[in-house]
Amino acid sequence: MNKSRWEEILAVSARLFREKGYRATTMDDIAYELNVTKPALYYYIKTKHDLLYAICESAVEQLIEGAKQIMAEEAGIEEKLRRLLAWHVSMFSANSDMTTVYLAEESELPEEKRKFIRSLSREYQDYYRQLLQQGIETGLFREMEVPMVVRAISGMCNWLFDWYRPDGKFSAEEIAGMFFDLVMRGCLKEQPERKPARAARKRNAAKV
Amino acid sequence: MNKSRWEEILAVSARLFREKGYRATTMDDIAYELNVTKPALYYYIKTKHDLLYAICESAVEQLIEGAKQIMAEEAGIEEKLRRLLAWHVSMFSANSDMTTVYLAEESELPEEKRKFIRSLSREYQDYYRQLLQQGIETGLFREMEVPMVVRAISGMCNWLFDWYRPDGKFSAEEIAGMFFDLVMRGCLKEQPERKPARAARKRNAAKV
DNA sequence: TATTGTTTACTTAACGTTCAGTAAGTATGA
DNA sequence: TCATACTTACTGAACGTTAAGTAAACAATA
Repeated sequence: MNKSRWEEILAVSARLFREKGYRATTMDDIAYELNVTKPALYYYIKTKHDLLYAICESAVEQLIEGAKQIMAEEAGIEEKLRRLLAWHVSMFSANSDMTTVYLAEESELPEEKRKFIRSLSREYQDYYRQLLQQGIETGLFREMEVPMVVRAISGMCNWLFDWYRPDGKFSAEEIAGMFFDLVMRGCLKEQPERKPARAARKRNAAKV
Repeated sequence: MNKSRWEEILAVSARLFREKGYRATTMDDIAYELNVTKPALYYYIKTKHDLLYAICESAVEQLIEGAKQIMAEEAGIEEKLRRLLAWHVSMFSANSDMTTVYLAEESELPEEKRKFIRSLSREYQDYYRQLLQQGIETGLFREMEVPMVVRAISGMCNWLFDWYRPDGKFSAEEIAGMFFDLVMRGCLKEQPERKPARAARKRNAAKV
C-alpha cells in the first residue's frame, strides 16, 4: 500500500513550512509541489491552519508515543534517561521537517489548538520530570530544582532545530550520547566511575 | 534626555513582533501603537524588514558587548563562565522582547542580513567555546566535544524564549545559577568539593 | 451487459480582503 | 524659507478561500 494522499500533503507541507516558514508558504506553493491546483487542497482541508495543526499534532504525538514505550520498558533510571534523550534527538533525524515545524511554527496556531498542542508538549516533558524525580528519590541524583533541569534538557534538545543537519559531523546517536554525558554528570550525586582512561570505548559496557 | 523616536519605534515593534509574530504584525499595528499613521513609519525606515533587522542586530550586539566585557574582566574560567551564563539569561529579563524576536524571527530576514546576524551569533557562541577550551587545557574540565557542549548551553539558554516569564517563580539570577550548576558539573573533571555540611564526605577521596 | 446514478478528485475562474509601500500635501518651528 | 515630522488618500500585488463545473471510476439496477 503506497502512502496516502493525505500523508503526501502533510509531508510536502511540512517540508515547505520548514524551508520558508508557515506564513511565507502559500497554498499555491504546496499545490505546485503536489502537481495540483490550489483549490484541490481544499478537498482535503478546511483551512491552511489545518495543515499546520496536523503536522504539530503528529510530531508531538510521536514524541509522546516513543516516550511512553521507553518508560514502560524494563530498565534503570539512568538507562531510561539515556533512551529518552536518544529518542528526542532521533526525532530530528527521522522526522526533521515535522519536528522542526512543530517547534518553530507552533505559535502560529490559533489559540485553542495551540493550547492543546502545548498541553501535549507538557505531557512529554513530564516523562523527563518523572525520571529526574525518581533519580533524586533513589539517591542517584543530587537535590535539584527538577522543573528547571527539565527545561534545560528540553532546551538543549529542542534547540537542535536551529543547528541540526542530517549531513553533520555527528549522528543523532552520537549527539544524544554527548547530551546524556553532560546531563548525567550534571545531575549525579557522586562522580561517575572513571573509565579505564584510554581503553577502547567503542561500545561502552560501563554500567554504574 | 528622553528616549528618541527611533528607540520608541524599535521597542514597540519588538513588543508586537513578539506578541503576534513578525509576519502577523502589520505596519498599521505598529503605527497605531505609536499614535501615528502608517506612512509616518516610512519617514524612519525603508522597509518592514529594516525594523526586524534593527531589533535582531541590537539584540545580538548587546549580547556580544556584554560577553566581551566579561571576557576582559579579571576572573578565573569558572567565574567567567558563571558570569557569561548570568549575562545570557539576564538578557531575557532585561530585554525580553528584543531577545525573543531575535531568536524567533531571525529566519524571516532576507538572506543577506540573516547571514550577517548569524555570523554575529556565532561570534557570541565563540566566547563559550573559548572558555570551555581553556578549561580543558588547564585541566579544570574533562575532555569533551566543545562545539557540542556550546550548542547544549546555547540551547538551554536560548530556549528561555519559550518559557521565561518575568513574573515566574525564579529570578534570572536564580535560573542562571541552576544552569551554571548543571553545566559546571557536567564539564568538570573532578567532582566539586561538597560543602562541609556536616561530616566530611564519606566516599570520593579518590581523585584521578 | 447496457443504463443510470453517485462519488472521488480534481479544474478554471474569480472574489474579497489584507497589506506593504508611495505620492503628494501640510502644520510646526528654527 | 527650509527642514522636520507627519497626514490623507491611494496603488498594486498577494493570497486564502469559494463557487461551479467536470472527467473518470465505480456501483446499482434492469
